[in-house]
Parts: sequence; structure tokens; C-alpha cells
Amino acid sequence: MKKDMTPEEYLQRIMSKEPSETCPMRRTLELLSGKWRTHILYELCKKDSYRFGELKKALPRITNTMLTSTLRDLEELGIVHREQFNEIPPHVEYSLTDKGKALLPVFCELAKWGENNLD
Amino acid sequence: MKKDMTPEEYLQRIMSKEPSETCPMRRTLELLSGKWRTHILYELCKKDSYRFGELKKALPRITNTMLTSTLRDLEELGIVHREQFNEIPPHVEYSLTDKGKALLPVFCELAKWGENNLD
DNA sequence: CAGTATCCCGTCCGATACTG
DNA sequence: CAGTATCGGACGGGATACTG
Repeated sequence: MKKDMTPEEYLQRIMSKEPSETCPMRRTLELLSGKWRTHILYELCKKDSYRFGELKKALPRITNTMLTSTLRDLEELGIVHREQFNEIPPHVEYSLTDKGKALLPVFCELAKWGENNLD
Repeated sequence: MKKDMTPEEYLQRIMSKEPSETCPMRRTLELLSGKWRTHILYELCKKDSYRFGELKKALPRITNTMLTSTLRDLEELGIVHREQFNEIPPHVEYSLTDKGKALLPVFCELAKWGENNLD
């Protein structure tokens, strides 16, 4: 985005280029939909890496099943990296890939919106 | 956000202030979750106002039921404004409130992420 | 035109128990 | 510790028909 473009102008450019059905925005929104995806990603923003149990503690209402399957989905999308250490007891670490870290500005804007517009 | 803060620093500040369960971020993510909410909001960014049928055409896979109920939800949250003209045939216009327009930078960052990271 | 009203289905998701 | 396996239920969401 050129420095002299307002968000409006930038969006205008994006929107005008794309047919509505498969445009990047729709696909992006699709990627991030699902009950837990954004919550997990936000959590992963906070620290360099997380172990399974840490994530579970940070998101107390998620179940094992959902945490596992959502992490797998995000891994497959190239947003989350999973590193398995062959130790006993098992040891796995989750972190954001570069693609995942690129979401940081998104969360930043969401945070700002929340601060200014909630309640 | 002060001009000299990086997104990382800003997020760091947000995150450190808040207990994890009811923090603004979580509540914001909650607000925007649901299969159609972000799609409708993105659509509403494109033009000053939409009629019901226009939105339906722009989102061909949504059903009447879902469009109505999601719009009602967003109206209740103060994000969408509904204006009803008492004419025959009926005429209703939907637009973003100021709170809704404040989401523009979020969509902007999402668009950028999509451009750089899809495929 | 801008919706309701109904009925109904599939998948998402949770709870619980178990394991390498 | 970091998960699977299994089952079941709710509810998000679809299709269709109808209306002020």
C-alpha cells in the first residue's frame, strides 16, 4: 500500500479488481472462519511458541478435539508450524509461520477497534 | 496508537493489560464470528448503502433467513443501520454506522494479507 | 420489495474415556 | 504430555412456500 493511500482508497482498489465470488477478501474471510481459528491465532501472537497444554490452558473452553483439529487445519494452511520433539514424555511446540505472523497487523486493527468501540 | 509504535508493541500493550477471558480482543472476535457477518460487513464497505435485494445479489449463496437474521444481529450491535422507507413497494436501506465504518482498517489489513499470502 | 413461517437436515462441536 | 476414539446432540443453516 502506498503511503499516500487512505484505507478507503486501498479497499476501493482491491474491490474494483476482483469478481465478488472468489476474491482474495472472501477467501481470506473463509480461512479465518470457524469457531476457534482466530482465537488460537491471537493466542499464538502473544508468545514465540506454545505447547499443546499451554494453549489449552489459555483457552479453557476449547476441547482437546477442537484444539487438535483446528491446529491441524491451520498447519495445513501454512499459518501454523508444528514441531515435534521425539522425547518421552512427548513434547510438541506450535508457532506462527511467516504467513501467520503477517496476520499481526490484522489483530492490531481488531484490538484498536475493540478498544474504541466495545460498550 | 502512537506513530512510533510497531504493531508488535501495540499488541503487547493490549495483551498485557487484559485478563484473557473477557479481553476486548476476545469480545471483538466473538462479535465478528458467525458464518456471514464479516462477509456482509465487507460488502457494506463497498457502497454507502444497500437494499436488501442488492445484498442478496452480492452474496448469492446466502439465504433470505440468514441475511435477515444476520443483519438484525449487526443492527442490534450498533454496527449496521437499517432505514425503512414507508413506501409501496417496501424500501429498506442498510448502511454501516460509524462503529461499522471503523472496521474499515481491519478489512484493509485483511485485504493486504490476502494479496500477499494466498496461494 | 423485503421480508416471515415452517420444516428439516448435516456438521460442528462437546463430553468422556482411553493411549503411545 | 499430547494427543486419539467414539458417540451423541444442538444448532447453524438450507429449501420452500407464503405475505404485508
